[in-house]
Amino acid sequence: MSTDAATARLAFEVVKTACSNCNLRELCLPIGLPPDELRRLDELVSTRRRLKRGDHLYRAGQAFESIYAVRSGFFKTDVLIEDGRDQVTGFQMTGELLGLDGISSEIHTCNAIALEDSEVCAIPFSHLESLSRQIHTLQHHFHKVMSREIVRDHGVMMLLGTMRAEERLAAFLLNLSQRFKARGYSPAEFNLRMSRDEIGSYLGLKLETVSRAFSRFQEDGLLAVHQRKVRILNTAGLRKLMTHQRG
Amino acid sequence: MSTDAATARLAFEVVKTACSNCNLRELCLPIGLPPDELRRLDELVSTRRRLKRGDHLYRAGQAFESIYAVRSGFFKTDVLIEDGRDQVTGFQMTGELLGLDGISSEIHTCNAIALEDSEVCAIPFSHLESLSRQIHTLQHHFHKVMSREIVRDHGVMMLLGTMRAEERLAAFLLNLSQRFKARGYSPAEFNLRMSRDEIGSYLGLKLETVSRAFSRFQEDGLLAVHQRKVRILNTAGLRKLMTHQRG
DNA sequence: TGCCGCGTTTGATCCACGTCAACCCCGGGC
DNA sequence: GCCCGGGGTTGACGTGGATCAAACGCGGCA
Repeated sequence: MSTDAATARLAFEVVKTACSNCNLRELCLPIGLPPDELRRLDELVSTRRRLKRGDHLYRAGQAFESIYAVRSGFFKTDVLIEDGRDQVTGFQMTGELLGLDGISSEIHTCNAIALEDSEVCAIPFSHLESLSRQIHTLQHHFHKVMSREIVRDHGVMMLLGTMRAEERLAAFLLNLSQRFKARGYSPAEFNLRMSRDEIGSYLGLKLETVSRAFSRFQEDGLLAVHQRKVRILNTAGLRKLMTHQRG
Repeated sequence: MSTDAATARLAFEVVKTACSNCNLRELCLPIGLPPDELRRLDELVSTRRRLKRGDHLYRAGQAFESIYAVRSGFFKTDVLIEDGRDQVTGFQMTGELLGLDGISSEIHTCNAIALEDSEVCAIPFSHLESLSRQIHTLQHHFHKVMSREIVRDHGVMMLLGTMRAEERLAAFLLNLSQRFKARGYSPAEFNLRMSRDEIGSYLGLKLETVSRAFSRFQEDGLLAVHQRKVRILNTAGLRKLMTHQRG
């Protein structure tokens, strides 16, 4: 028999990598799986990976093998084209999946970068496919996750195509707020993990414009902003600004 | 024994709805499937549907049941929000899939409208899921198709977020050109199925701006345009315009 | 403690695209 | 043939956000 300490550490490791015990199971891939199927998911997550702020989880051009679930921390994804232009395509927080874009060509098409010290679960994709051939619920859920990503992208296209600067920022902040809320954090007060420049890149604006919009919101009493700390003072006002401006 | 005429008609109908005999099988879902698996796909397509120009294939808010493969014709999808704004999120041509956005919530999130008389194959989604649990290649291919849609959307986000009007139109035309080419049509000469307004909506521009960009391209000898008929005279020039402008 | 550097704010000016409006073109109906 | 209507083009003008530039504040480091 092994020592207590070794047993304890082993148990601890197992617990740590098991979906069935993960406190994100209501946010992440396993959402809604019955306990017996959930336990089968435990074999899915092969490795955890820790990243420091600024580290790349993967880079555009690398071979695609796994998708990643954010276990803690905060990420951005961005694409860049030859001529030097780049754009942030998304920000990912706890429980969200990274790497879905790599499935199509088996090569990652964007960069994923940690905006703070983070931890992810790597899910080998072939493994996920074979397990989802066995577990109907998992298969269906995975399809929903991919579809939700498409719907989200359509929302961003809408934002970029039809909204003006302040509407975009309002939409962005309300979206963040709601995602923090879903994770049990305050929807009204949070720290932005990204720079004005990164927000601007995501919203199709220059950093100066983002900064001005923040100032304007503050003047109008919608927000209290101190650097990256944001407090929403008037959610309804933001929502109205987002939807109701111009015909 | 039935009459020759009846037999012939029956055979004809079967041929018409079978993926294994469809001349789109290299573009559509069955791409790359070996013949024996391809034959199993024939049971997948339950119904064909014909649409006239202007008809809705589905509307935002309707229950999601099937995805659709364009068999012939041309579609647009658009989303609209309360305040009246709307945006075209995509144009779909032969062999492309419609309805993937509905999987996430089991409700269609956009409208799909035929831009010319068209025909689609309806693929009941639960059916597709069960078959793709049996046919690995199909499963994998379907995942690739969804992923490609995500990558495409990222491209559009890039376009909307970082490109100026003429760059956007150039990118749009080159994309159309390449898709026509992939279907065996001329990449240099084609008819636009959509109005200037619809192009503008897709590209995040007003119709006047689209029109002016067309005129400019014509002045510069890149294009010959007569109403909706477009002939590309200088592909390299368009490509250069798309990528190389501003730092 | 003071200096340095980077992210941010703020101001002044510019310009690409939106807006508004007139006109044209082409096809369909009478 | 004529008229009518909708899509498209073109022009004049306005404006939101980009660009350029300066200054600020905070954190890190000597």
